[in-house]
Amino acid sequence: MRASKFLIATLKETPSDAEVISHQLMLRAGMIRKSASGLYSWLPLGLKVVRKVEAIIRQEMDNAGAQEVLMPSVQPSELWQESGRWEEYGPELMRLSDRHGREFCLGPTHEEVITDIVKKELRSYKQLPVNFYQIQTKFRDEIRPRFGVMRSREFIMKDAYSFHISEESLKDTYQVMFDAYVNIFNRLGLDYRPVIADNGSIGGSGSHEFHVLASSGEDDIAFSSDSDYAANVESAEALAPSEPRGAATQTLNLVDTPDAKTIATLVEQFDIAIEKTIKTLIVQADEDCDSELIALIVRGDHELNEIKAEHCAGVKTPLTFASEEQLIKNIGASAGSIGPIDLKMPIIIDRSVAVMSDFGAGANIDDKHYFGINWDRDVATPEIADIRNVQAGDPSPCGKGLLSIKRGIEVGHIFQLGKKYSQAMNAMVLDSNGKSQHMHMGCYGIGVTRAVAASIEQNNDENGIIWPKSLAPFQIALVPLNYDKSEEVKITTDTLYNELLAAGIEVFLDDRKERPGVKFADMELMGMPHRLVISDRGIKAGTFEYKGRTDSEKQDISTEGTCEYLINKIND
RNA sequence: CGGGGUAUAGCGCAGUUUGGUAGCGCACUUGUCUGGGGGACAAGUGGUCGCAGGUUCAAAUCCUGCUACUCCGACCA
Repeated sequence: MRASKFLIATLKETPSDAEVISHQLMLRAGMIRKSASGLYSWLPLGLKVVRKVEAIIRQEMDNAGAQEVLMPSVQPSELWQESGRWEEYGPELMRLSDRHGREFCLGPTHEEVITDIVKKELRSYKQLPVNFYQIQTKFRDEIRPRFGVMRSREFIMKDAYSFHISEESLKDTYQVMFDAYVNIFNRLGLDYRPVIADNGSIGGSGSHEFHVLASSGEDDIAFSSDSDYAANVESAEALAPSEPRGAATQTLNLVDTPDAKTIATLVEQFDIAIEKTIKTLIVQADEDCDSELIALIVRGDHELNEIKAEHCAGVKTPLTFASEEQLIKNIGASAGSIGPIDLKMPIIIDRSVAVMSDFGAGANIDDKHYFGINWDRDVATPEIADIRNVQAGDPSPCGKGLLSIKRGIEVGHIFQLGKKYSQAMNAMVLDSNGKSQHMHMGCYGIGVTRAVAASIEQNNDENGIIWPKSLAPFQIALVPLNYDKSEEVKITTDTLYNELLAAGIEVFLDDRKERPGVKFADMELMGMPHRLVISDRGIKAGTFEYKGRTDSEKQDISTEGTCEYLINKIND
C-alpha cells in the first residue's frame, strides 16, 4: 500500500476527551473517529486491524468445528418476549419500531435468534452437537460509554452458540471452546488470564471470562499467589474464617454517637478497630419474602458483593437499597445507626461476621450504637452466607496461597447456558428413545473491537502503538527520503516494494512528500513493526537503514539480499 | 439517574469577570529556501462563537430555556 493512496489521519495532539492510552492512540494514529457518544467509525488503518482479529478468530472457530452464520442486528420483539428478556433486559436494550408499529430491538446478543433458528431447523439428537458463530455488530445502550471502543455502545463481537442433547456434550464443547479461546488470545499476542466468572444476567451455570491484564481494566480479578486460580472478584468465594468465634469479654453497652454516621468516623471517634465494627445494609426483599426489607451485614472493612447478595433467598433482584422513608418506617432509625439488635426483619450475615465477638453496630436508635455485642448472648446468630467481596490478602478459595487483585479487561466470556433459552423458547429435538428433549446450550463471546483496544493498552510506548505481528495493519514500512526528487531512490524503493509485495508481505510505502521526521513519527505512531529507510546517502554506501519498532538502535544493512533479510525479520 | 465541567476554524486553546463586531499554536493551500526525527520565511483558505429566545444602540461576552459532549458517583448504613 502506498501512503499516497491511503488515509493517514494522524494527530499530533491528543484529543481532550480521550482518557485511556488505547483511546488516545487509536485517535492519534487515525484508526477511529467518534460519530457520537459510544459510536465510532473505523478508518482504513483501524479496520485493517479489526479484520486481522476477525481472521484469527474465524480460523480458530472453524478449526474447533464451529460453523459461521450471520444473523440480523435488528431483532423482532416477539423472540425476546418468548425468552422473557423483553421485560428483563432493561434500558440497555435499544428498542425501536418500524413504520408498521412493530417493535424491534438492536441485538445486544443473539441467543433468541439462534435458538429460534435451531429449533426450526433441527429435529434429531443425531444432528447434535452443533456450534454456530457469527461476527456481528452488537448494540448495547450503555449507561456510560467510555474509554473509546473499550466500552462503546456499538461494537463488533464474535458470538457462538452450541446446542447439545446432554450436559456431558455441552461440557465437551465448552472445553473445546476454552481451548480455542486460549489459541485465539495467544495468537493475538495478549497477556491474558482465563478467570472463573459469574454468569450475570445471561443465566446458566459454569463460566469463564478471559481478561487482558491492564491497569485501565474495569474488572477486579483475584489471583492466588500459589496456584493458577483466578476469579472475577464478583464471583470469587470468600472463605469462612478458620479461627472460631472469640469468647465474649465485654458487656453490651449503649453509647451516644451523635456524629458517627459512617464506619470511618465511628472508628476514628471511638478508637475501635474497624474489624470490630459491622455494616448493616438494608435492601428490598422479593415477593416470596414475608418482610418488606432484608438486612445484609458485612464487617466494617469489607464490601458487600451485590451478585452474591442477589443469590440469597428473599433478596430482590436487582439488588435495591431501602429508601430513607422505608428505614424510618420499618426501623425507626436512619442509615448510620442501624444494627442487628432488635431488628425486625430477616438478617443475613457474612461468614466473617459470624465469628466476630465484642463488636460495635448501630442500635436502631438515631445517634446511638451498641458496643460489646456478642452473637447468641445479645442477639441470635442470623443466617450465614458469603456475601462480601474478597480482598487482597484473603486466603484463596482454591486452598493454596493468598489472593492478590489486579485489573482486567474482559475480552472473552464463555458460558454453559444449560436449558434457560431452550426451555423458554421450547427448542427441542428427539432423543435416542424418540422422546422430545430440550437442548442444552452454551454460548461463547469475544469482543473483537475491545480486543483491539486491549492490545494497544498492553503494547505502546511514548512514540505510539507497538503492534504484535499478528495484528499489525502492515508488516513493514518503507520510508524513502527524497522519493519525489531522487530517481535512484525511487527506482530502488519501487523495486524493493514490488519484491516484498510479490513475496506476500504487507508492505507500506511512505511515498509522501514529507520531511523524514514526519514520516518516522507517523510510522511509529501507527505501530509499523519494521521500518526500512532508503536514501541517496545509503544507496551510495551500499546500505539501507533498518529499525524494528522496539529496537533501541537503527542499523545499516547491505542493499544486497535486503528482501530476504526483511522477510526473516518479519517472520522472526 | 445524581453531582461537576465544557461547548469559539479540522485538532488543542485564549477571549466571557469589565458588552464595542473574533484571535493564537498546530493542521491545510501557494511560493521560496531547506532536506535523516513533527524545519524556516512569506502570502493565503477556513468561524451563523452548540441551539432557541430575551436585554441592549451594540452580545462569543449579560439573562432564560434547551441540546450535545465529558468526568465523578450510583457501596450508604
